[in-house]
Order: sequence, then structure tokens, then C-alpha cells
Amino acid sequence: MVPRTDALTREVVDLIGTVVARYHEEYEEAAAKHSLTGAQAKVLALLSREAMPMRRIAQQLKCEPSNVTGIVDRLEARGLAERRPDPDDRRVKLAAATHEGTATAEHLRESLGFAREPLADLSPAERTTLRDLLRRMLGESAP
Amino acid sequence: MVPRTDALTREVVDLIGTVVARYHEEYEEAAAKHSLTGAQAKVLALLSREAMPMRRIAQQLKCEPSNVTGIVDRLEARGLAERRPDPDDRRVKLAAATHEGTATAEHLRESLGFAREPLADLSPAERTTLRDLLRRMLGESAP
DNA sequence: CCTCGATATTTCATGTTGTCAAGCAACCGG
DNA sequence: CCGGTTGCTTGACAACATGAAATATCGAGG
Repeated sequence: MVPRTDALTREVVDLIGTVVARYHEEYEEAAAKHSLTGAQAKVLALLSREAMPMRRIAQQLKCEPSNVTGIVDRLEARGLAERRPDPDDRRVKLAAATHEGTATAEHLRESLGFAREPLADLSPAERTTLRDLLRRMLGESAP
Repeated sequence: MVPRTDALTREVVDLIGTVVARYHEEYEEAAAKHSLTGAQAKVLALLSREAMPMRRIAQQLKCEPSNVTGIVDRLEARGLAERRPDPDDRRVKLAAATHEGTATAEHLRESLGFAREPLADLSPAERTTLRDLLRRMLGESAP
């Protein structure tokens, strides 16, 4: 049993909190550079990989589908996404990134500095260690 | 130079993204259990440590001071926080957690499972390693 | 085939968070 | 005491988020 007041655990949690905060900052900042909000950037990143029904976007974002309607509306209004009918189910609308949307998502990924800057100080061996620790932390050790 | 497409770096970034997502989920969930939003919970956590001027809350949250007004308004309306005059500067209002606010913040901290659950699988030595790597990643090696 | 319940999306009402500009009160240096 | 700055609030507005109700479609059972 890990006592809640364990100084080491507390410190790690604090550090993770800092990582989370910084990640968000950079994400919002990168999105803003393309005149996107964080939510719009997230959806666009999803759609740039594959088209998907509104309902699935909501699941990924962990929010209500009615919310997604508005976000996709705004992406669509700017020509970054579009709605297509699903040939298999006429209830479903498939949201997809347009050409321009895919390009924007690409730029976004590139300008997301968090990938390189903070990790640059770590050697490959350290990065491997970090990867393994994060994996275990997230419980991906199961198979 | 670290190539952007480095598979290891990419994987670590993905893992961090997952950590960030999970952290947020749990934070919002824990806040919701006390009928608080994430922003309210964050401010309450700050205030439970020490009273501070509105302006400083805004700095910590990285948002406009006018935004903080509303959040503290809602906390105040529920008796979790209060505004006190600053004896040294009559322009300043010190926001402080009430008794009940402090108690709520305490419960919040406890119900924030992220502290223990995911780290439980790591040995103390591994946690130390993780701490050191995170520290270096965040550039705290500077002294 | 037809109806009934379930599903996918949207619309509407409402609340919270966030920005920005404008306003007021209080501080401070000359 | 005056003028500029600082701290906070207010107002208008956009985005995000939820929940309830409306619409259209699907699918299974009668």
C-alpha cells in the first residue's frame, strides 16, 4: 500500500501536473497560431487520420454529440472539414477533413513543439526508460 | 538534431498525450463529484494553500483577471471562498478559501486517484528514475 | 409489411469559461 | 496634487459543454 503522503509519489504527481499544464499551453498556443481553438484542433487531428461519424468524435472527446455538432460546424464554415453521408446508414453523417483541413492538421502537428524541445535533453537510452515507465504507469503491460 | 519522425520520440510523445488525457479525465471527474468544474477546483486548490489576490490567480491559471472574477464569484456564492480586503493595498482583494472550501479541497485531493493508482505499479526506485527524467524534461536541471 | 423501440444527429435553452475593451478606485512618483 | 499605472469589475461576445426534445432512420418482432 502506498501511503498518500509519500513524498516521492507526491513529487512525481506534481511533476506530471506540470507536464500536463505545459502540454496544454503549447497545444492551445499551436492551435491559436492557425486560428483554431483547442477543441477544433483536436477534432481536426482526428479527422485528418480518417473520416468518422459525429458520434465517434464525441466518444473520443468524451463529450456529448450535440457539442460536436457545433465544433464541426465551425470547421466546416472555414472549409477545413465537411460532412458526408454514410452509404451504409442514412442516419449517420461522416465528418471528414478537406484537403485544406488535412494540410492544416499537418502544420499543426509540426508546430507542436512539445514533441522535440523538452525531450531533446534526454539521451535515447533515457527516452527508452521513460517510455517504459510511462507504459507501465498507464497499465499497458497487460498482454 | 532529433528528427521529427524518430519513432521512439513519437512514442514517448504519444504516451505523454495519453497521460495528459487521463489526468484531465480524472481531474474533471473528481471535481464533478463535488459539483465543481475543473476551473473552480483548480482555484479552490490554490486558495486552500494560501489566500492570494485575484491577479495572482489569473497568473497561475494563465487567463485574464476578468475571468477569475466569475470563477471566484461562483465559489463565493457557494460559500467555498470569500474576498477579503488587503490591508496593505486597498485596490487588492484577497481571495481565500472558507472553512468549508478548505475541507472540500481536502476531499478533492483525496479523491484524485491519479496520485496513487497509476504509480502503484512502480517500485520506489522506478519512481525515482521517473521523477529525475521528468525533472530533466521540464528543464529543472538548471541551477 | 408495419409498428415499436433504439440510434444518429440536430436544435434549443442554459451555464461556465475565456477574451477584450471600458470603467472605477486606489496607489505612487514627480 | 496630478497624471500615469495598477487591480478589479463590468459588459458584450464567442466557444464549449450539458441536457431535453425533435427528426429521421434503422432493425427486429409480430
